Amino acid sequence: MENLDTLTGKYGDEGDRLIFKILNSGEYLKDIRISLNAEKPPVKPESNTVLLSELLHEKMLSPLICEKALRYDLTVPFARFVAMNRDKLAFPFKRYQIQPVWRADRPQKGRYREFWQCDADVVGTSSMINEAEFIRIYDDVFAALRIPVNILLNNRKILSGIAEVIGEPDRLTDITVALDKLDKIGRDKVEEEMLAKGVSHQAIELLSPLFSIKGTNNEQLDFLDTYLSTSETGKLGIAEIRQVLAYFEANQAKPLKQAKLQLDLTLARGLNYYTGTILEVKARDIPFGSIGGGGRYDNLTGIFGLPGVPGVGISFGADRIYDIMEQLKCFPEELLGTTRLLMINFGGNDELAALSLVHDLRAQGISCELYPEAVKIRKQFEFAEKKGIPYVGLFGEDVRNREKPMIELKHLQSGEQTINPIQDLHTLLL
RNA sequence: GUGGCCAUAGCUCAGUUGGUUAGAGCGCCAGUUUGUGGCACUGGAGGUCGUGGGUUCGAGACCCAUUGGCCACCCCA
Repeated sequence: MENLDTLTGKYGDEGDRLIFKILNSGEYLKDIRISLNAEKPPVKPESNTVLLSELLHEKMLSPLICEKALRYDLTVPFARFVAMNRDKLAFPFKRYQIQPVWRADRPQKGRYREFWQCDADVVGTSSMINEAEFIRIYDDVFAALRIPVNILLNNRKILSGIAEVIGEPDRLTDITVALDKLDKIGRDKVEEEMLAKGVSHQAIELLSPLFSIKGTNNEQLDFLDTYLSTSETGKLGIAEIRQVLAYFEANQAKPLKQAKLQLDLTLARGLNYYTGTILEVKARDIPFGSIGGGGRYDNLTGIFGLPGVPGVGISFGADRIYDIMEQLKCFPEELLGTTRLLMINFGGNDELAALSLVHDLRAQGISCELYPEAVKIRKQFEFAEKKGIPYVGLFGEDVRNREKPMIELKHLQSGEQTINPIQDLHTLLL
């Protein structure tokens, strides 16, 4: 996504017409004035004009001037796809998808207006095996990337159960959103926020055992068994979590490679469509937002006309993962430079000979390049030095026209320079 | 969406209560080395101080507006 004025005027009139222009988000009507005399624009801005927002509420105008929107995530468009193609898909249906999504947020560190998500989903099955498999995927991927992570696990049904048990079933969202901030702002502030949202003192009192809950995943679940014993929904949630954990406990021979799977009853997640399991991935010991999230949604395709198809999926936040990897210095130096050999360009016939050699070497799988201009040799060497190219090749008339064609090869790090037959290059450069 | 901070050379920044020709480091270019990099030394180019207005004898500095960026909250990947 670019600013509009970056793009306009560069592609001609036709191009300007074909550029998607994005309406400002927020109160974009706030300061827009229109003329009451449609024939002529007003001379002074204030005279004979009226605030557009006084004539038309934004909610009324938006549908008239705006019908397209940028993807907010990959899950909802996927649900639409599933609903549209229900007759062609074999259920349970799995897919992965890697694409950019957009949020009309103010960008800042770790927070982008446009970023890439990597999604994997399964629809058409309620089995907790899927949850277990997705947790494996998280573990495999972050182990491969060498990022230590905690996978936080919770269940919306448990959160619903909590709201029920404390007598505030209608304030589920307010309660969970506040609870989610427990580790950030502390218990007092959480209670304060709940009160402000209209949660009763009595309900907050009932909530208090949750604030001090500690222990292993199973100890927490044991506590919930009694705490939520009067909520059918809550008990269902506990059973689901137990089932997910059981797939790991019953398979001790294949433990998670490095991820820690932690039950976190304060995990809420903002997306409304989740109905069961919710997951969030955080880099361990690094204060940074989540780098992955997901959960179960039992009726997302329902809004597109295909009810009764449960699904579950996860997402990787590619840009944040990249940020973390830079912070942890996970990118190996040797990946930064790819070219093994830079051929010096002497111009004229020397250039043609070097270009031809470069093509031959590439055919042999040697990554090499010819400096594109016959500028000063010094400059070409500096270029190789800066790019970290280990070898420089000099293919002048004197060496290449020998009876057995030769090339001068300089190893920059050692400064050693030798004359070699060109057919030896592929072994020298390994 | 709410609040705070910032904008000066390609980059990172300095610039005193408003006062001559706006500086530094790095980078860039050239030379010491006309086919040899790193290191060093010498010299050079490069800025309408984000934009528009105002205050003033005088504005990079003060005031207003505007645009862009950063950060926190909210929320989230």
